[in-house]
Amino acid sequence: MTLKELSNLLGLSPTTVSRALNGYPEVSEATRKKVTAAARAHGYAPNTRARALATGRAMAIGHVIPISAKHEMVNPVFADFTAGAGEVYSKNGYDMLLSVVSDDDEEQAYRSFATKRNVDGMIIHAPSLNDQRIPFLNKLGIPYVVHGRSSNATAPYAWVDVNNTRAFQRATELLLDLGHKRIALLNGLEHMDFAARRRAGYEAALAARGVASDPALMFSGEMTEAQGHDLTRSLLAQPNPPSAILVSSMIMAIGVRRGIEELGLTMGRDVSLITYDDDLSYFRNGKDIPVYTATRSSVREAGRRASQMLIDIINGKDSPTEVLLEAELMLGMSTGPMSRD
Amino acid sequence: MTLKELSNLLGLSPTTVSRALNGYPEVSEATRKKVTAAARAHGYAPNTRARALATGRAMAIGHVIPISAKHEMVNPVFADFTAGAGEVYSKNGYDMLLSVVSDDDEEQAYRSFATKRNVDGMIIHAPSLNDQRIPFLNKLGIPYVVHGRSSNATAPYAWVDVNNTRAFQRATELLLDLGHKRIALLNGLEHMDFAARRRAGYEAALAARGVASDPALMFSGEMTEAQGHDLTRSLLAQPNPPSAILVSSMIMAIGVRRGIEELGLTMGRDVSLITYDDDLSYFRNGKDIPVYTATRSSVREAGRRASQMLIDIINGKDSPTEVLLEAELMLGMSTGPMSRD
DNA sequence: GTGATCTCCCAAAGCGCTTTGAATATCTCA
DNA sequence: TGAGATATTCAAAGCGCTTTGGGAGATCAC
Repeated sequence: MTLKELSNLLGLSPTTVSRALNGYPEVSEATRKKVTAAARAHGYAPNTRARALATGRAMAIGHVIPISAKHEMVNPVFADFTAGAGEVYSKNGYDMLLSVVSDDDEEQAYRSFATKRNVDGMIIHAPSLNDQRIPFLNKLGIPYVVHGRSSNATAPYAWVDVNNTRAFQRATELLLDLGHKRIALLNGLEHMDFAARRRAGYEAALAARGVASDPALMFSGEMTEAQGHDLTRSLLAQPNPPSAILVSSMIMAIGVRRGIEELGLTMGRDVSLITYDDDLSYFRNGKDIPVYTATRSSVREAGRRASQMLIDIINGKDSPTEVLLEAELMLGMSTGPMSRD
Repeated sequence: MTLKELSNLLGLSPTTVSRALNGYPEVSEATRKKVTAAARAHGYAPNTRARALATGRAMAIGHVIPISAKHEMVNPVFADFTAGAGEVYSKNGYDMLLSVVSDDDEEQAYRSFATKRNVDGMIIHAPSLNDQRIPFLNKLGIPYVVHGRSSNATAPYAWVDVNNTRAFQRATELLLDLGHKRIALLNGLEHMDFAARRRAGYEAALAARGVASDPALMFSGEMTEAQGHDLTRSLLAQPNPPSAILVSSMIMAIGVRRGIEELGLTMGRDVSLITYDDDLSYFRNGKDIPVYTATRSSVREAGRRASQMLIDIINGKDSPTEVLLEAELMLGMSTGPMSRD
């Protein structure tokens, strides 16, 4: 069913029908009623492609999901982020276009989105410290919002981020308060902006208490369960092992726990653990008492905020373009005072 | 840069330029060279919307990701499935359109994809035993592939599935071989087709050995870590607790393990555990020796197969439209002979 | 009653591409 | 050499929608 067919059916011009359906005022209420009724009855919906061509708006947002070529990994937070974004999109009539690409040819994906003109804007995921996509998209002049920040960016850009520095500073302070001095940090990949900020928060907290940071306690890499386990095993095998571990992801924390328990130790008593928690839907951190002491911020909420911001930008609304979410520190069972044995 | 601009630049007609770029034979090699060079130089790429309108093909595939309204959950396997599908799409020039909807108004999402004509086909996720989407899409006549099957469907449909029955049958047999008699099943939601098949496999194996299945040992629900933990705790608190547990998802298995270890028991010695493993990228089941004994099949591979099948269907290629993948049973550290104490 | 103002509707152009049908230039071979 | 075949190119229509610029009636002010 096309617009023309529908209008023939009604004995009206396509113009009038289009206007009736799109809520323009230059059509009488009586005909509008008739038109909408007929549209519903015949299951008519405007062809997106034709409408997009006519209006110049694709009514779609692009997300480029990079897959680490080396590790064949897709970051699990994307699922929840896109779920949050998806809510906002469907509420606003936007589609979400996903492009899953190896991180080698990510730029190509952005260029393609921009030149093929099939999206009105895009969300940038997982920015690095010195992310080239920002100047690139600035040059292309396509609206975008960054999920995270890029510390070395020179030009302004729209972003939604969590206060990673503060979150890890507070977490480290808590561990210090509990008497821990040797605190390990299992972080994300070093070139990622969030990892750098988390590390900065960790180091700032240590420095403020006069505790020297020890490179032998700091790691960065893919945040997998296996990685968490392996690093923990080797950390705890050191002659002077840490008494507390700070972890950048819940999934990694699961591995850390496995490592701790394999050694017959108890998390929270023998080794304390604080993790960053994205509040993933299938991995809620306990209902009443959190299993893990965690610094938490919902990545789904971040998805909602970022996508709403992007839609506002596209529509020329001038709402704030920089949103810093604070993580909340939740005390759970994985932390305890430094044991003196 | 539009086609017209480019053709003016070259002193050629849009027709010729279009044909040159799309590899039609009625254009000389010399001009084709010139045209492609100019296109590259000016960063020209055809406007997707216009092309879609002209060709009648959207070059996009729709995925409807349902969010359980009750639990606000997005199934973590989607991330890996879409990663696999995404590979195939980008290789074939397709975009992936994601629609994240509450499972209440899922049908609306399908209808909208179909009537708005912005996709050429779609992938159906998480089919239930008696899935209404299959007759619905058959009626609409839009190409689709189901990831999974729907046991009660009457009409034929294209699908890619894992042999869930066989996988759980073998897993149960292994546990029986190890001497376990009381084997619990922590399954997915009951109305899901995969859950029914897994249960069937489990029950068949028990029946074949003359072991009565005990409803007190069978559960179904959302496959979260917390759920796994809580069910395990209550199972092991029963007067006649199971000595082995069969779990439908890796994430749930993590929770089961937590439950087991909280009680001071050791997985694989005191309680055996076999889990279904989707081979999620961030949750690999050990490198050398699997942590969990598991029946494994890569959901990413399923994504690749399903999307390729759909593209073949769209292009009228008659390749097989039913693919049954076999899961492999991997022996890990979470299973051991029934302890006699 | 007449010009001005609304109301409601329509014809036609245009979005940027593909594709049909035709035109022109070039070859071929008797 | 010239008719027919072949190789290149082009003009124009059309995909299904929105939107501009009118235009016919009805309504209003005087």
